[in-house]
Amino acid sequence: MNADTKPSDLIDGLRKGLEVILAFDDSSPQMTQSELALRIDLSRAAARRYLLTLTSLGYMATDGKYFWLTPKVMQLGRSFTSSSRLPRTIQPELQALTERCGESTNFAVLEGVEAVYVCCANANRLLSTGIEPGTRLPGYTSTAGRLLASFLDDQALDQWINQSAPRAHTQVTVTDHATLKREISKMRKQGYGITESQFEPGLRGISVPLRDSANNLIGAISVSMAVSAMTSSAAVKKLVPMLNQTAARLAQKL
Amino acid sequence: MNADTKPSDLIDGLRKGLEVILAFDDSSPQMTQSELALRIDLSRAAARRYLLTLTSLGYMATDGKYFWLTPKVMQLGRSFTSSSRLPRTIQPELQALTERCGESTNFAVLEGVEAVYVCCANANRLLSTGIEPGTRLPGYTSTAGRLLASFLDDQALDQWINQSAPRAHTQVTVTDHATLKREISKMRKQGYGITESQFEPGLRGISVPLRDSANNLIGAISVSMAVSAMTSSAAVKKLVPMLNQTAARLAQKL
DNA sequence: ATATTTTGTGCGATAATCGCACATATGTTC
DNA sequence: GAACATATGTGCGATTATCGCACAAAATAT
Repeated sequence: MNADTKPSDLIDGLRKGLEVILAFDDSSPQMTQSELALRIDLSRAAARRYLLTLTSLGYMATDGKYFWLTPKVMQLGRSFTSSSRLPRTIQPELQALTERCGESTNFAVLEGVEAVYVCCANANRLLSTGIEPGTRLPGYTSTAGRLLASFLDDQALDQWINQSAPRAHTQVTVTDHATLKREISKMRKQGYGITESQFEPGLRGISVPLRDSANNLIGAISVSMAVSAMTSSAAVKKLVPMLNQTAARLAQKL
Repeated sequence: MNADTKPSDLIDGLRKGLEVILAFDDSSPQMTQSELALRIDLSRAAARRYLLTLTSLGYMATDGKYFWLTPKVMQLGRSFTSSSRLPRTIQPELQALTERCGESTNFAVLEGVEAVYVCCANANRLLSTGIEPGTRLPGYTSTAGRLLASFLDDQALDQWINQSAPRAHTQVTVTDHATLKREISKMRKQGYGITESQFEPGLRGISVPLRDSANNLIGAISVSMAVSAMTSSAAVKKLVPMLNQTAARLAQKL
């Protein structure tokens, strides 16, 4: 929560309501009012009111006891995609790239210490990246996140790494601050990033920066693939030029 | 708004806050607090509070005057996709189908008189469907919407058509109630639906029902394509079996 | 430099939202 | 089927969240 805003300028009913929506996930696809109250620390009466409000507005449905989200909540996420030129411009280019290279591609931005995936074009592969629009990953475990962090100045990068509090997600996740910093700095020098098995075993990410026509850094576009698909040097040789070509085409449109 | 719920059970701050998010779109990608107040009938002070709240929570950003949505709002839509087995099960099958048939595919459900697209696997085509997860179209202009409406009983279908208040989107949109009912009823009989240029000129949709293993109607899966790609009879011949095959595979998983 | 428009903010008022307690309904156990 | 436990519905009074206003300050337009 941004500490700058005065509490009297904040609408707590909205904050709680959004927290209710976010409380539903694959471990709790449906909840009773009592379960929700326990999960997000609301009174049962308050939980009931938020659930009834969301149901009344069409964002949830109920059988009288359990509540679950409806597809209408996707409308909220779509407010972002329909209000922003970026996803609408980038998505077709990523789909074309996915078709040319045969691997899943995506576009991510950095939000604090998290990499947020805004666009995805998934290839039909057995190994699924699990990345879809809206996905957020710890930036230090994401090639895109690291590449984008590489553009921070030295002090800001140190702070970013500290704030990330790196911990292992796989047996080879880099958690040592100095090693992480070195690997991130190397990405900036070479103009692209590559990581393997940092968030999920067997998954490789290759990223290049995406800039607009004024040369402002917009985010990163990436390929996500199985490490078994080809060696990392073959992957770099094949995919970095293709990513750069897509980035150049997009730079003219943005 | 559902009329069943008592006003005292509703949280108006949440309703207004969600309305604020939905106010941003491609015609208003960013707004000042005064513009928002005019757009959704809030006082300027209230508009300011909602914008500051959403900014504080990370869903919006500001340059001090204008406000715009951030990718974080996609998180809200993701609560639906991560809390529901349906999209996670259906999406990979649609991607495989898109790759096999070379056209965009999608999964839609009916919400009232609207068709809501929950999953999409878009092919790399010049003619883009513009359909993405969360898209809502008037059901009567959508092949999926019509096919799903065809399972309503006779009286409910009449009511559905009346509530839809059909109006022309293209030069050939069916708006006559009797004609629409006849075309919808035909879809049920033949077990699939096909329409052309009902919402957008030059776009053909072919849909089949999707059922779960208990034979409950879940929604419809569809191909969307350019009418110029092939004749409608060739499209039916090629695509209906492929859609039915995917529906059958999914029926075993759902 | 001036006029106009927009925004920031403190304030008192109102009503939205709160949590509680009790009645009712539902589910579980014997 | 009865007893018990758990969950839900609801009315209520209390609290405070949210309201809109008015004025000052800042930004923008001329």
